[in-house]
Amino acid sequence: MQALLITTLKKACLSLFETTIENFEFQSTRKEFDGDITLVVFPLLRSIKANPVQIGEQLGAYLQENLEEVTDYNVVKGFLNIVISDTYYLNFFNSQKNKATYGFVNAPKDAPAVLVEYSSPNTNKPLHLGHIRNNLLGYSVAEILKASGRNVYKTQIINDRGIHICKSMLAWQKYGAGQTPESTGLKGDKLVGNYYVRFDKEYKKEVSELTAQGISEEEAKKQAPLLKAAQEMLLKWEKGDAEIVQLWKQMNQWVYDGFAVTYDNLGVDFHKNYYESNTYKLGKNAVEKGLKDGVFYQKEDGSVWIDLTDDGLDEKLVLRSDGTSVYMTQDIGTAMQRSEDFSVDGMVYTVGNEQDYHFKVLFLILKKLGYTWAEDLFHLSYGMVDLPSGKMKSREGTVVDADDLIADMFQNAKTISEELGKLDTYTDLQKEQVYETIGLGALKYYILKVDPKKRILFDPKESIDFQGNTGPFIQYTYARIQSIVRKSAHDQNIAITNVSLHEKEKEILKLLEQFPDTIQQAAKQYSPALVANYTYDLVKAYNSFFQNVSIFGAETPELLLFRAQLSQWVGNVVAGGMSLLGVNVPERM
RNA sequence: GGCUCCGUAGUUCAACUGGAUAGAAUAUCAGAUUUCGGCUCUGAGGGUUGGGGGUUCGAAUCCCUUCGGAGUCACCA
Repeated sequence: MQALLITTLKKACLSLFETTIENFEFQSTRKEFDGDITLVVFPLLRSIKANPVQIGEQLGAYLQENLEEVTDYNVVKGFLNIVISDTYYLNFFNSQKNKATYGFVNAPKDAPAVLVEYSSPNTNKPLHLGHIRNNLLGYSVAEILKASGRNVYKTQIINDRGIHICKSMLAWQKYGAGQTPESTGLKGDKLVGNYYVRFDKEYKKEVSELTAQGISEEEAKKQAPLLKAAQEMLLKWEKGDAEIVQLWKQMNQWVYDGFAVTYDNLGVDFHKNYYESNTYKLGKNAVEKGLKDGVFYQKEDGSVWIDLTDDGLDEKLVLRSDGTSVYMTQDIGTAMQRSEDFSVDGMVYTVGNEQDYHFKVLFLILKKLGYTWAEDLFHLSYGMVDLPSGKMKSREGTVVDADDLIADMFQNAKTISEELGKLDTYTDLQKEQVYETIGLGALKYYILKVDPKKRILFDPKESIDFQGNTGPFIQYTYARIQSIVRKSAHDQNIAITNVSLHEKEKEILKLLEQFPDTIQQAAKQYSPALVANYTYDLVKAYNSFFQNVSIFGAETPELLLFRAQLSQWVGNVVAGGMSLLGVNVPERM
């Protein structure tokens, strides 16, 4: 509708005021006023010198005269409220209702490609609640970008090297007695995580023994034999010691197998994995080249730096004096590698906000190195997840394990659903699937509906509420719509020509019209929250409609048909919106 | 201390990126129905957008200042 109004308004401004205006600002009309869409007149004052009310009146009259879709208008202060005819919405309804993926744009072959990185775990412990937020955000943003018409590749970088891995390996060697996932029945990542914890425990014991002997705590932390052994192991690993590398490979494989289960339960996937052990040396060439080109400079000790003080940042090290690479070096290399592998035009990094500064610097460096794709990099930064009980700390054991949480949500969904008892016709297996859908949906929706930048206070009990702005409530509405669709058994292909729209129906149609726009905007802002809130608004509008009019008590057959078709379309769009969040919707619940 | 982010009903979140009287949900309270105080429906109260100043037709949104919270300032990743 807006597009049509804009072209007409341009003509109006030309003929009435002899001015060319490109941008018009619209919003949907507030409930208390008459109208469907509102033009804000104030911004026009910059080009047209006149009273805003008069401008509104003139434009309104012009629109009504020249567009049959505009049946009426009124002006309040600087706001021109425009009334759109039922016919317009009915035509819109008939032309779009059968599009199964309404609002989704298929990427053309030459569409821009984006790479989305998320998850990026360490291989010494299982995934936790923080990873869950990361995974859900990354996955959802990837889906949204895809739906907006871009080619999308999903990836993770696995931090598989370093002293932390050696700690787990060492503890396994010393205390493991040859345990394997098979011999213990434990998930591989859990088993390895246990040895990481075990290391920390034994290490602390050693430190306190040393301090009891009169050695300062600071010194004891450095001197503890376990730590020295771990450092030694890291050196051996870097030299390629066969035995160590073999152990490293095996334990990492256990972890990957464990992660695979968690990712599968979460419903996320990747096109390609990058391993830090493969990429950590990659950036060095780029740095050396950049050094020649004068992007970087070298100090007497041989270390290489970049001076970003002109950009309001600090000086930053990019290569150690011994020539080895740091975090930044590696990220430069990885970025280059990826742009080659996928020939992408941009990348999205899903990483917590404690690394805001790192990415600011990284992006700046890549730009200075002259890569065209460096213009379209985005750090999808997100806040921490807190619990009602306080902050999560891995060492104090207050971390919420991802698998445990998923199992918990599943159990909660089961308990609540059984009380409602609406699945009596389902087999046990089907029921289990529905509980899983609800439990996971609750978790995903709860986390994705809030602005990524903000910290989340995660309350497992509240998230699974069946009322209000929650995943299960939306799923419930969807299931109810499916029940209506089944009962009405209507023909979707019959066009509706002669019904007068109920106020609530018009409201729904207006929302439906905005769905494609919402996807585009969400893609632009990398914001799953936008999609979540839109979907909830639609569900709310539908429920309100449902309470105000009786679908099966319609006066005419055509009205009944219309309401059934409308219900079905709303169901499709709700399912579409939820799929962008990675949330499944059940046929019954 | 420097820099970055956050601060909105009791609570969890919105507010179309500068637009109309800041909206939902939830909790609370009051009615209706229900002899179950639990389910459902109707309605109400609840706000100086942390405080103060500025910019303009117009500010939760932009600028300055101040308070509170978090993060970051490694030849760690």
